Amino acid sequence: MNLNACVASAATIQSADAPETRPFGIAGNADIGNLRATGRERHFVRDRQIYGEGDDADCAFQVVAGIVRTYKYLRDGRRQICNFHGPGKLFGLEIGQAYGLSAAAASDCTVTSYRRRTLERLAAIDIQLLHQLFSSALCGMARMKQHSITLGRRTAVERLAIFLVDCTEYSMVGNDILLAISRRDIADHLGLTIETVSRTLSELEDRACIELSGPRCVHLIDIAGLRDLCE
Amino acid sequence: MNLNACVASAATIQSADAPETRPFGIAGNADIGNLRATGRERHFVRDRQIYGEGDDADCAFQVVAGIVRTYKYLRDGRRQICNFHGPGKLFGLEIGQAYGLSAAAASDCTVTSYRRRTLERLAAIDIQLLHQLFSSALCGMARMKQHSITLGRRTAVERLAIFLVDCTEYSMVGNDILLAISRRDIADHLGLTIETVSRTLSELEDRACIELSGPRCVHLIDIAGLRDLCE
DNA sequence: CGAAGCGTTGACGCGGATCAAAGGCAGTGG
DNA sequence: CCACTGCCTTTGATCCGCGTCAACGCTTCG
Repeated sequence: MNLNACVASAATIQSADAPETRPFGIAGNADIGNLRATGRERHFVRDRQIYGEGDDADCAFQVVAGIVRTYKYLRDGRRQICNFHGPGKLFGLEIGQAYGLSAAAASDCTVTSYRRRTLERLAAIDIQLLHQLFSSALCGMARMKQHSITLGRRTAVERLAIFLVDCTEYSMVGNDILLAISRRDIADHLGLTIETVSRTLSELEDRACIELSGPRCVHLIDIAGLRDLCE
Repeated sequence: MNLNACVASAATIQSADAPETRPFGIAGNADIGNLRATGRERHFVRDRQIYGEGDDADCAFQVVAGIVRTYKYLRDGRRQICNFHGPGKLFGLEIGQAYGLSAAAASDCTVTSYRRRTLERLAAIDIQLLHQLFSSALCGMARMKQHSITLGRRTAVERLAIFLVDCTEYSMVGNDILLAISRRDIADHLGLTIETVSRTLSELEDRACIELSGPRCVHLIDIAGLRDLCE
C-alpha cells in the first residue's frame, strides 16, 4: 500500500468540462474500479437536496460534474458548509447509521450513487477498492484539518485569500477564476457573512491582489500576494 | 465490511487508568491486530513535541495513555489545535510525504509508534487491518466535521458547552470533569482566547450549568442545559 | 519568602455581524 | 424595445462579541 497513491492518481477522473464545473481539490479523487458499474447516475439542479442530516445513510456518492456542498443548519438558521465536493470526490460515506450532515447541489450537478450494502460487500473482498476509499478519506481529512485552522484562527482577508488560491487550482480560465458557487455558499463555508465576503473581496481589489470583473468572475493580479496571506 | 465496526469495537482498548488520561472520543479507536507487535512504545512529558509540521512522515502513532494534540502555528504565533487524541486513537497517518500538522503531548503520555513502511506493507495484504485504518479515518472525519461547524458558526458559550459535553463521556469522576489539559490548549482548540474561555466558564457557572471546583475540576449541575446549548 | 506560571477578572478596542438601502442583472410581460 | 419585478451583490452605518491589555490572586517550587 502506498499512501501517496491518492495524490499520484489525482487526475484520473478529471473531465474536460466547462471550467466552472471543475472540482475543489482534485487530489483525493477515488478510482473505484469494480464499484463503478454498480452506480446509478443522477442529476440535481442547484440547491436541490441530495440527502438530509439524520436520514438513513444507505447510499454513498461520487461527483461526476458540478459541485456538491455538505452542510449543517443549526436551530436558529445559522449554516456551516463543511466541504465542497467537485468531480471525482466521494461523499456520504458514513460510519454510523445516519448521515451526519446534509448534502445539496451547490451548482447544477451530476453524481453517481452507490448502495452502501454493495459498497461494503465489495470493499470486504477488494483490497484495491478499500485502499482507494481509505486514501480518499485521508485526503478528505487533510483538507478538513486545514479548513479547521482557517475557521479557528484566520481573519476574513486570509480566509478569502485561501479560498481564492484553492480556486486557482481548479476553476481558472486564463487569469480569471469563474466562481460556480454563490456568495452565500462562500460565506457559509468560510464562517463569515455575505456582506463580509463582499467587503473583503473589495478590499483585496483595493490591495491590488484581484480585480472583480463581475460577481462570478475574479481576475487575478497578484497571486503571490494572495499566497502570502495564506501562511 | 461493516462501517459500524468502528463504533461497535469502540471500547476495545479502553484502559482503566486514572480518569484524566481517558480519551476524547472513544469511538474510532483502532484494533490494529498484527500491526501491534511491530510498534515501539515511547513516553512524552507534557508539551514535548512528537513530530513537527513538514517533518518526514515516516511514522504513525497510537495513543496508549494520556492526550496528544495535533496543531499548527501560523507565522505570527496564532495556534490552532485541530484535534485531541486519547488512548486508542491513531494519529500521524499521512497521505503525503510530510506531516501536515505538528503533534505534541497535551498531558504526560505514552504512545506506540509504527514505521510507515511496515504499516503500508501490512495493510497491503491484511484487509482487516486496512479496514480498521479506514474506519478510524472515517471516525476522525466525523469529528472534524462537527468541529468545523463549531469553529465556523458557534458562539463562545456554545463552544464551551460542546467541549464540556464531550468531556463528560471520557473524563468523569462522579459528577465532576477532571480536565487533563490547560486553558491555553482548550482555547486554541475552540478558536478562542484563554480569557474568553475563563470568562465563559464563569458565565456557565452564573447560569447554574456548572460549578468550578478548581481550575482543573468542573462540577456538573445541569447537563441537560449544557446539551441544549449544543444543538 | 520571593519568583514564576496559571487562571480570573476588569476596562477598552476592533473585526466582523447586523441592519438598511441602493445598485446591477436576468427573466417576464407589455 | 422597454418597463417591471425579484434576486444577488455591494456599500454604508451602527452594534456587539470576543480580543487585547493590564492587574491581581492562587499555587507551586526553589
